[in-house]
Amino acid sequence: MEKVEKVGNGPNNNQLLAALAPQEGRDWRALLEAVEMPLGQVLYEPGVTLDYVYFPTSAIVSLLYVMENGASAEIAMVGHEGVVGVSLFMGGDSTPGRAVVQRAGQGYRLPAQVMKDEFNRAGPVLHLLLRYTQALITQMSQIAVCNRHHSVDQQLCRWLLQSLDRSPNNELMMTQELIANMLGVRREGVTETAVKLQQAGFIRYARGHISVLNRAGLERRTCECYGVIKKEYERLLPTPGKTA
Amino acid sequence: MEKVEKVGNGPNNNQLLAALAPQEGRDWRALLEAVEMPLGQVLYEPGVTLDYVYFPTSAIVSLLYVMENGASAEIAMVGHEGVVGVSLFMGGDSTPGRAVVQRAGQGYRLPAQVMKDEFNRAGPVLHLLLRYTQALITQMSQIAVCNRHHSVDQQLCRWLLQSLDRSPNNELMMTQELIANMLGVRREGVTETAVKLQQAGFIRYARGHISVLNRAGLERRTCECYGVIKKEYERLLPTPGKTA
DNA sequence: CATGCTGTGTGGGCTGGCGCACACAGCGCA
DNA sequence: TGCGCTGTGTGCGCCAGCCCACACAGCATG
Repeated sequence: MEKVEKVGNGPNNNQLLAALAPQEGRDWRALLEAVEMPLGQVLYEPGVTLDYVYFPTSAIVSLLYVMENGASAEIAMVGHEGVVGVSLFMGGDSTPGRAVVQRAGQGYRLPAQVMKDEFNRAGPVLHLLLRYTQALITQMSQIAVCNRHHSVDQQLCRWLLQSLDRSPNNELMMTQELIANMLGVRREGVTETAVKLQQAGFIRYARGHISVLNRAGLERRTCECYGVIKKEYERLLPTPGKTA
Repeated sequence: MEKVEKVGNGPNNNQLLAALAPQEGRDWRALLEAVEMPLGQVLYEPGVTLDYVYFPTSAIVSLLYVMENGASAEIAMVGHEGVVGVSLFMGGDSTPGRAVVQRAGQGYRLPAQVMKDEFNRAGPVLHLLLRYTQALITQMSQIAVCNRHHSVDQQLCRWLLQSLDRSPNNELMMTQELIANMLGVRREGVTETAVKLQQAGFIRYARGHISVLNRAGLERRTCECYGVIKKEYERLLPTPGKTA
């Protein structure tokens, strides 16, 4: 039984699953199914009832809202620290939002009914998932004010850092177009900031491939929002290793 | 035992309390304490553990985040349809946000431990509160994208409508300064839009006193966000009367 | 090696919202 | 009656970010 490794892909590489590992009783964990999560995969659509909840390990998922005119914005990011599909156990079964795989990778999924049943046993699973949900709420709230008050520069740095925290290495495979959709800004705006960051030597950029060279630089450049979110995740969730 | 009245102030004028009325078992409802909630009262501060949860009846509470530089933004509004202090039963005990009474009025409060105990019995109280929390999440998410994409005009209309839905009448006691803080915009921006709305005959404005004369007009002028939020509240929560 | 396609850099004009400054109108209070 | 405070109206310069248009550079594919 290997310990939690940063680059592994066992169930324990998802922090929620890892924290729930030493469970006795009926073994719902045996029903976890390893899945590939390709870039762009849609895990759920507005108003559609969820069939599974997803526990990413190396994948990253964006929760985003798409407006009538096609404009969109990410309201939260979920990686190996969390779970996609909280509306299932919250009782709504669906949300007006959408969940899209933003970084290809692996994860685990659990059938909706299994998740609900285990949640309703009102044990550690329920309490951990609720704490995670509160962390998610904090992320959404902070992103809401960030959208209101901070520059594209700051937000891009925040976004890169949040992605980095959920990645096994310093490489991100993302086109600027995609990033712009996540942030809800123009592609050109992302380009301009990316150029600045590259000139500053913080990142290297080449056709959809970003290498982060100077993480501290990004942290100096971003707004307080990144830190607030990170700190709240650390406060609310067990962190065997690092979180975000 | 009077039925739910729009302008009353019994516990049943809070929709959550009303929905939980026909409970047998130990009577936690007897521990509800009626409270006056004056304008500007701070129900909780960032990082401070909550002592009570609040169920507004005629009061309205804003959940807002204040940034280091003093800029602020409302991330959700809570009135007679909800409860202030979800972080308590979610397990975090505090949040990085702040809760401020935006419209003076009445409400009920329940000691933190009583709330937790009842929640942890994993009965209807838990399920209803979680559904409410999901509705709150939707509100936050939608406001996040609204902050990103919509004009001050649209957002002011949304805000007025949301406030109206939580008010016993068509009157709002709010200075433009206050509204600006809630929306996270300039006071002058609010003035400009308010003038337009007054010229259109939708509202009347006088030194901190707003009368809404044409609700449908506001609805035509606002963005889709208002409707999305309202619909989701109706879907997730029992609505004996009207909600928002 | 030509043809396209996708992704990135750049420039120009426009506008919503910001910051600042100030005028003025109600209203309480002496 | 006048003083002062709070709340509202308005004007002006500024700038971040928008929309549009286009140039060009990798890379794949035939």
